[in-house]
Amino acid sequence: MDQSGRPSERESEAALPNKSAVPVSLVTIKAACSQCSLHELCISEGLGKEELAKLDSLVGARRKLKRQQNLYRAGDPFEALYAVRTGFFKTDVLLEDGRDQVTGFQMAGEILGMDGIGTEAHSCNAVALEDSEVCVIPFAQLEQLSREIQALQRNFHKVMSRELVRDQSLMMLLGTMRAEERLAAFLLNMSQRFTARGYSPAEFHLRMTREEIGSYLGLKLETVSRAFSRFQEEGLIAVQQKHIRLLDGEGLKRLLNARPR
Amino acid sequence: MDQSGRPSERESEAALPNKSAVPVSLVTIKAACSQCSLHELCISEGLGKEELAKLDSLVGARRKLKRQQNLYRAGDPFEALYAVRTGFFKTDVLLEDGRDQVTGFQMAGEILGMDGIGTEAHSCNAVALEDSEVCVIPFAQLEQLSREIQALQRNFHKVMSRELVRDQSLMMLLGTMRAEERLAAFLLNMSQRFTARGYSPAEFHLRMTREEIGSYLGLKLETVSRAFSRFQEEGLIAVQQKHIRLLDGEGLKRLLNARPR
DNA sequence: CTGCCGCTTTGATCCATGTCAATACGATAA
DNA sequence: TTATCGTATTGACATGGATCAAAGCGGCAG
Repeated sequence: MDQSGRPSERESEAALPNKSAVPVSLVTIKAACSQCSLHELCISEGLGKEELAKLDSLVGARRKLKRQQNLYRAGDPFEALYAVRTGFFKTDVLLEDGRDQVTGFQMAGEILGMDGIGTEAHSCNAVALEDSEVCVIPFAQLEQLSREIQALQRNFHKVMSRELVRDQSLMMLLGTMRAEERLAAFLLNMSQRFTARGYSPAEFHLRMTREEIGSYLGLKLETVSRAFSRFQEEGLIAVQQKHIRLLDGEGLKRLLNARPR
Repeated sequence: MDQSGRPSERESEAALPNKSAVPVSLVTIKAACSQCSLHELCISEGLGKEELAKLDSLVGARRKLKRQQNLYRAGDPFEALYAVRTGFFKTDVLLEDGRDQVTGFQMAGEILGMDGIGTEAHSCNAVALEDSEVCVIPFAQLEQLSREIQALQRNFHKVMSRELVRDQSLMMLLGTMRAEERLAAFLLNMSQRFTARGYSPAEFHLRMTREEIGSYLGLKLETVSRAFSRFQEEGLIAVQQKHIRLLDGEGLKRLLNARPR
């Protein structure tokens, strides 16, 4: 279904009316960090009451996106960061020759758009994998405010740094792990992130296709599918399409630490 | 020579006297951004005279490292960033099971240590690949000063963001490219970075071994060596050990853009 | 100069994953 | 209900890179 540059994605994109700079889905409901349940995951973490009020005034609007809609595209001018409120995103990079790769999946409380700061333009595409909502954080104002609020400055730096560390792990995965290790690492990571958000650690719904998982893990979709089947045979997980149950998390971890060869 | 966790590296490490927290090579010569020729590559880029003076007072000391010496290790408490003044570094991550991977090579003007901000501890090792010198930038003071100097804040954010984008490219490389494409990308990247520092774009000396290149590119050293040989046969480059001459940069670029299969 | 050691090159073989192809499944629309 | 379309599974086969092994090379210490 892929091969020639994701025709399906392009088509579904084209089918959506939102090609203009001002998306139809930009709603004016103000975000309110002070009210937000994602506190401890977001850049608002640990701020005092007064500081939260300031942050509220900065975080502009929320923006709603439908499944398959782009939050931004590679090349778009960079203006704001986005905090995922609800839903699920992927980021991907497209090479001139048509090859692309998913570089990350983002869920509630995670920040999107930091790739754009360095060049003032986004370097990847961000796409909603289900109907989603983000808080828009105008970057100039974030910098302004983080010059005033030390804790905010620190939070922001930490978020960026953790992203660097996350990238390191992904490099490690892509550079040294075999297919089944990669998938085990992926599942454990998903589980851990769902858990941190109060969902079941052992049962979840994947929002992405096998192809997207494969792209993220540097594998072909058939390899991902086979690894899922193998895990199921071995009683490590129960798979039913996108619904996953982890039956033996320890077993998955063991798979990771087993020296290759 | 690898397989069991880089014994050679460990040995050469052990041979060095510097295992203590205070390295023998910590010299007290003050760094001076205002005098530094790496301006346009470093976080001091674009600062005014007065601002540079403030930065000078912040940038603590320089620190000299001998070949194979660690600038920091995974787990070390994070206190400062380091700007490479002279020399050449690698960063690498070590998995519990002994596998490791080089996550980057750093040269003059590039910043090391940002991985530590998020957790207050470094997440990788930084090792000098030749005798080197860094400027020590105490992080708390950098944050302090970047609350005062907008341009410094902006520079720092840009440096971090560019690191994120660099990581994206590396993921792309590790996830989608074949061996020869990876090596071509690596050589072109080296050339470009040497060029930006005023060295010859077509002729340079690699400071790292084939094994380190392979680790960085997700390949085995034999594969790297074979790719070098192939490039030489095809007249793209001239290799003599670590000395590389690019004979046909365009040819290398073509290799990159050629769709695989 | 000689010998050693780390690094590199090259060859032969193996295997994990990619590729190609057929089929199955599940949701949605007609 | 049936047709359709995107997605997922499974099988057969091909292949790029890993692995194992053997020289070759160059620098450094004695």
